[in-house]
Amino acid sequence: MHEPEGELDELLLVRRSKLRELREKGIEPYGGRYERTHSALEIHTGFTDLEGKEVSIAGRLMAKRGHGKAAFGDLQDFSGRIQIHLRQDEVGPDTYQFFKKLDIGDILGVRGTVFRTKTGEITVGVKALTLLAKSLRPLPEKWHGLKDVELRLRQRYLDLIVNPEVKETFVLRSKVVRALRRFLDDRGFLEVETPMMQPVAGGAAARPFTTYHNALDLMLYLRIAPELYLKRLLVGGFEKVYEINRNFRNEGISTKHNPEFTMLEIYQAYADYTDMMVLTEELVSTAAQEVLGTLEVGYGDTVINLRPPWPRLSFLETVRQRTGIDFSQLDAREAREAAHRMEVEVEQNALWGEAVNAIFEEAVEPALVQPTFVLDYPVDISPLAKRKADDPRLTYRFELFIAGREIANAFSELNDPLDQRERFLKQLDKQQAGDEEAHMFDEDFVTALEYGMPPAGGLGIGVDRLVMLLANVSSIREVILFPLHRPRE
RNA sequence: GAGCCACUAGCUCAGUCCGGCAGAGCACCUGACUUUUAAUCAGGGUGUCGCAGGUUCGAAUCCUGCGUGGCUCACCA
Repeated sequence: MHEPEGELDELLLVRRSKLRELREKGIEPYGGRYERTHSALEIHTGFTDLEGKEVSIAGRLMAKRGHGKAAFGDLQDFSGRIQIHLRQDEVGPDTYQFFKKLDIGDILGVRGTVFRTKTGEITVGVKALTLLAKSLRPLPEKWHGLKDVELRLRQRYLDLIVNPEVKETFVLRSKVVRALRRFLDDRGFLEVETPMMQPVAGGAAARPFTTYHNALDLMLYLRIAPELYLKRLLVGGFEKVYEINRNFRNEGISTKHNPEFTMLEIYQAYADYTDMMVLTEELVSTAAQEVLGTLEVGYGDTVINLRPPWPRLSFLETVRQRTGIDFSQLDAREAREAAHRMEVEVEQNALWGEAVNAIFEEAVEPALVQPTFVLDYPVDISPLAKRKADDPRLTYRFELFIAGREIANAFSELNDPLDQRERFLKQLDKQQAGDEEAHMFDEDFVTALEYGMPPAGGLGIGVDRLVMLLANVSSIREVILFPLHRPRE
């Protein structure tokens, strides 16, 4: 035993002594396979057919109410809760005493007859009880549940046991992901898996995690994005691909950021960013309709209407409307000065696009509550997007904002290898100027482009943030089962 | 990284302003109770008051430092 019993809390000692008593009586407290015929929910919904019939159920004992020679309990399985009822004159004194000794938290198998009590509660009248797992620790309080955020994360299993809405959120997450996959599969997109460990961490501006492969004596990065590998697949002849998987970014933790998060990236050859806009509208609205059954989504105090089409605003135009400044008429220095006058912080040597973007994020983003596409981002902040034909300072790139938050990012992919090389070189300049988040130069990717990549539209959707929206929660922690936290001690 | 706030029983929380025996509910233990459902009734408090110092006759309470977490801001796709 790991810990000397002398140091255990009395509550824990009591349960361990019950465990010993059970073993002394020849009862194994940790059972094996148990044949179930129904879930708690199935008994509730199928009561009219099941009344008077025998069922087998299993779950965790969540409440006990003794009444002398009869007793009630609540059994909780994944589907919900069902009441059980025992009478000593029906199960006999041994089983009845056995039940009285059970603890809240124990996992039981129950065989019995479905009936309705005189107060109307659908109940299983117990004929036989099987202990499947003895619980040695008390559960959190039955009425208030587990509230302490730190404990909820450190012991998510307790959170899931006692806070039903938490379980609901993660079921919803699973349904959202399933809806996304089904939508894409139905349209002929192929799900692929590209490296999590990459010699060059490309596809985004972020600080990567590093790791090391012994046999190859090789430093590797955990990927910050799958983008450059998915585009290699376009070069290789895959025409419609997607990947739903984790990205890792070595950055701060907040209500909107977790170091590992889930990204959906989609690439479609011979398409462009206008196709990606339609795809985004259909993807998000289909997922919402399938999972929630509605396109009107309550989020905080507001109702978000996801019915397409969504407004498309030009990046520079939204900035002009909010600030009265037409940045297309300014150069980089003037743009930085404008930012400075608005008390928006920008780097001393910020590029034109970086300065405008700083203002955009400050003045425009939070106001984009209903779904809105913002189009044509500056090339300075879009090193992988195709340059606009009619304005070389801009790219065919859009972002989707909902509830003031970026949900999707997409572009007509840059497939000009020479332009791509120059963009990487610019990023290299930034890196040398001390920007730890500048894109890395990926020579092999440029080589791939040199063989020819078909024109393509690419789309990235932050799955966690999409789930946050549909689940109406304000923290990314509420949609990640085990978010990163500092371990104890 | 900065500011504010929190940390007291297994859980949810009072008590801290204004220093004076460590509290409640749930859970748990003992007993009663054959249709309850936050069951009820009678009895029982189970504790490193986050940690370490300091002030004081006396600190959960005041002061300092630290730790962990939350929120906001900053940073960041």
